Amino acid sequence: MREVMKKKDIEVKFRVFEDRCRQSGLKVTPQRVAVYKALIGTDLHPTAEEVHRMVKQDIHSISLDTVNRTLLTLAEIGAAFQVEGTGQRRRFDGDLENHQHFRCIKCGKIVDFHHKPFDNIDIPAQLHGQFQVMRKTVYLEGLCQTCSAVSSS
Amino acid sequence: MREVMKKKDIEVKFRVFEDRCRQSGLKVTPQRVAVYKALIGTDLHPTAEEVHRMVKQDIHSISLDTVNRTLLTLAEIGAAFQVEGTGQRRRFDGDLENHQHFRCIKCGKIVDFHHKPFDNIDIPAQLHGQFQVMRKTVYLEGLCQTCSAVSSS
DNA sequence: TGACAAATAAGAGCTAATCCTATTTAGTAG
DNA sequence: CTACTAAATAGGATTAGCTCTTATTTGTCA
Ligand SMILES: [Mn+2]
Ligand SMILES: [Mn+2]
Ligand SMILES: [Zn+2]
Ligand SMILES: [Zn+2]
Repeated sequence: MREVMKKKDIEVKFRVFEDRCRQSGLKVTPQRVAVYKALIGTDLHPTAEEVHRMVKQDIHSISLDTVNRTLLTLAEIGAAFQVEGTGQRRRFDGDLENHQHFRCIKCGKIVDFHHKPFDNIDIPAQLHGQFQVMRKTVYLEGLCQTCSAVSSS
Repeated sequence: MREVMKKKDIEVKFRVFEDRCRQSGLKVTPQRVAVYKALIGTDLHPTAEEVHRMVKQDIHSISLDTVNRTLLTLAEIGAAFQVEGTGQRRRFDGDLENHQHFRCIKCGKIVDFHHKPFDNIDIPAQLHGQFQVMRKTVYLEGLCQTCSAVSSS
């Protein structure tokens, strides 16, 4: 899904991110940047704890609370989002490109895929005026190849 | 969304439910029936705690653990399911008819709607063989009318 | 009716997330 | 560059939503 990112792309991402922070009146702290960097550097849709583990390598003293808070803040300002699903721990995604998710109900793995027709499904007319739709998601659940093989054996 | 249910329909539902239990080797206990009854009697997509509160009116001594366990069991045997979303508390749905959900990100309300074209979206070819898709969901998020009015004022 | 596996109640335990508060820091004005 | 202030953070305490454990009860079936 995610191609290797060029240095230029990363620079652009960071400029966009800092703009977003300033626009929202948020300080650009090392912690915030580190969390953002960790999140856009993976497609594993990590939990707060997993992000915390990653970020600790850069900022040894960063607290889990800060990571949690920052991830929610990123979602608020539109620099990331929470992955939909029925799981128990919140999982985050820093990939703002149009894409969809498949989640394995056994191992919990979340896999990106992109099916263009899913990008702009039209909201049924009956909802217009009733709701202000801000996010549309097509979401698949089932068994991944590994788990499927195990359970059928 | 949900029409008033006729007595006959309810009888049928219960017969189907008991069949499902027997088929899965599950006992038909008063607790199990009460939880099921509470769940199909609402379209509010309640949490375990909310179901517990409802069921307590019938079975005063029922424990929250039993409700939790039962709701998960119902989902396992296909008599109910967990609602998709990014919220923190699990929410359940006893309506097995094809339908979709809108969730208000402010007040957490989950509203049913039904848009036929969403019922059988086709799985992209790239996923065939890779995943065993067991559930396909179209899920909308945003602000409900009430919350939208409040935040724009 | 009796035997037994399954289910339950009650409470302990666990863990993700949130709250609290003293300290630090980014942004800014002088 | 320096001083100020509101925002952010670290670390520990707390909360909340489950999940587990165990003794007791109860459907189910022979
Ligand atoms: Mn993704
Ligand atoms: Mn529903
Ligand atoms: Zn899997
Ligand atoms: Zn609302």
